[in-house]
Amino acid sequence: MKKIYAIFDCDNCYCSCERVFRPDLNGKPVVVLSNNDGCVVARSKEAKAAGIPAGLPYFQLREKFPNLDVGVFSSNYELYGDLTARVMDIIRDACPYFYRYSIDEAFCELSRMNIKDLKKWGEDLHKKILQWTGIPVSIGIAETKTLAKCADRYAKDYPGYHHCCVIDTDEKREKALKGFPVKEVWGIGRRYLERLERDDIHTAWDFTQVGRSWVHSAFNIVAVRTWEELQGIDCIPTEEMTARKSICTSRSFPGMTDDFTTLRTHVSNYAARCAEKLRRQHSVCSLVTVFIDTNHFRQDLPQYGNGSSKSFLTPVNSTQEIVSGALECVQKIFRTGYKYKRAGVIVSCIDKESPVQTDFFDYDASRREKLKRLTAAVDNINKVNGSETIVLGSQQYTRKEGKGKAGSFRDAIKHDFRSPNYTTRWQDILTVK
DNA sequence: TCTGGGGTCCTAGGACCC
DNA sequence: TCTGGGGTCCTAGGACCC
Repeated sequence: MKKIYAIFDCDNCYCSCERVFRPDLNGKPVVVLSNNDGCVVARSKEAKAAGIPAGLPYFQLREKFPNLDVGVFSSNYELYGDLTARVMDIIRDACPYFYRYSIDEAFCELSRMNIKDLKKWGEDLHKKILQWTGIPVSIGIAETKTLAKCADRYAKDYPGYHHCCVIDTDEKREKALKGFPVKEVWGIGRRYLERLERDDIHTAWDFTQVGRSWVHSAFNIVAVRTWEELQGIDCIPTEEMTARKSICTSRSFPGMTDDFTTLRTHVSNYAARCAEKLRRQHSVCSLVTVFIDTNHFRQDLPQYGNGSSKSFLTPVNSTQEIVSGALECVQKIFRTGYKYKRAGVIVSCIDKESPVQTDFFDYDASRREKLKRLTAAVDNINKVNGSETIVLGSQQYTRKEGKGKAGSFRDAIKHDFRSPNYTTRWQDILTVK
């Protein structure tokens, strides 16, 4: 039986989330910035129309668009995570064959659902999601995921589709692909585009007209799958919701630092975040990697970057063990005389939490059991009272000025335009003006 | 002054083994 | 006279995605 896939994609996700609580910004350009208010990571339709490019550094936004009335927000992942979870719940409810692909996208498999009118089904669901959450989504429906992504593009760009576009015949497929730039195809990136353009391939349809072996020799097996999907051959597997195979937490700092204690504190915090993410997916890891880097944009300063790993014979997921492993690593690679801009922690070689494969020489099972109970208790306190209610000593930033308390992780990132966490923190709701 | 963060998969080449 | 060949594993780097 032929399959039918739908892709659901929140329109300009982060901007739409901010607008839910700021309806005064509807119809106006809105942008959301990366951590430290570094550069533009999301743009509303109006912001795109005004010519603001993706990835524009914030300071250049001010230089290049001095007179543009644009709503600017620091990223607020707590808010986006909560609102998109509500959107996903509605979609999952409408279709049980559901796979969440990213924070703002989900695939559904509709073939087994006996939907008579796919277009109406999609349009109705769009309306429901908008009404219940305030978030607009676009829906593309076709026989392969890649074609569904094309349909989704049409649904987004042309109001006539009423947010849902269906490609379900060969005629529609041909027409859609002939009007579709090949660079917009899911799976075709910048490097592939260069190669395609050399051979005068500009539309998705042009791409379908070359031979399979040409695609394989010019690129690789992944590109062949994309090529087949555009022909209507379903060949990109729907991955099960598997646990992540690696987890990374990294940040650029608001300024630069040459101070080991500060760097060490950053690394502690990132390692602690990795440990939390690991436990949330009920996993353990047996490798912790730390990397540090200077500022590549400052060619006038000496550059240095390095990484180091620590492996565990018995896989771990406690904050204590992961942090102490990470600190060993950073100790090894830190060099004085450099100004560091970025650091990160990666946990990998991930496995299911239980049963843990214990090391033959691991005599200290009772210690591990105690650590597990302690970690669970701390997680619970942080869940109830807000994250960072309890942290390790090494996660505390030292405050030089005054004799007050140590600074928190939150203070370490610049976000001057952060919206309140309207939906998840009552403290914030009370302070909404 | 200011330039993001977090993933996955594939491939080529080297090391190593028989 | 004249330096095999094939398999596997690992790793770094490159490509893509959101």
